[in-house]
Amino acid sequence: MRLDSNFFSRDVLEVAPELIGCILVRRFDDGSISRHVISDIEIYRGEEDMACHASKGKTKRNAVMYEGGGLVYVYFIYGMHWLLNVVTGGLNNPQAILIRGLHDCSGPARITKKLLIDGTFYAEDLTTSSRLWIERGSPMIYNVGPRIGVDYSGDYWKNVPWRYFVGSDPALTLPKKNS
DNA sequence: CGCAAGATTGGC
DNA sequence: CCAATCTTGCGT
Repeated sequence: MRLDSNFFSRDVLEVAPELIGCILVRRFDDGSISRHVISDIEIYRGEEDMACHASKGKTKRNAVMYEGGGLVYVYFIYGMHWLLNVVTGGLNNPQAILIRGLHDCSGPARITKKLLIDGTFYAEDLTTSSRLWIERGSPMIYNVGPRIGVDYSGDYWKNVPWRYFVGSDPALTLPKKNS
């Protein structure tokens, strides 16, 4: 069953725990469909969160985070990678969940590469889109830890345990950037 | 207008 | 350890 706007419109702290174990579904142009269990995510919540792109106020890039929950926020980073986020919460309450890993694909940029997701998905509506949506899955046990790659955000925000992941930490096998 | 840095990855 | 590669945000 596809997740609807009622699911995404709640506060990100309520949505995130339930998103673990859900199914990310991509329908490609040729009609083929791939389904992947969401197993690694990060929470970005409000302008007060110094690691969130909304911490500097509304800009052209992050504007979709100020819209209602259920939309896609994708952005280009490091000159080569697209990262996929799901917007949650209500109007003018900027928050989103970064999809960091799937059961068979770990790494936020690897996911968009594998699923062919780019800038054309900016503000895509997950509740009505015919090429990308999320289905309810089975609840899963997960671990929590600090978010990856946000050391610039200060002592408090870089240590908030807003990363949820299933199983052993996939980031430990990637180049380490934590201290 | 110039420039530094980024919610990363893969290669040396 | 470091280059790739380009948009964004901020300073001049």
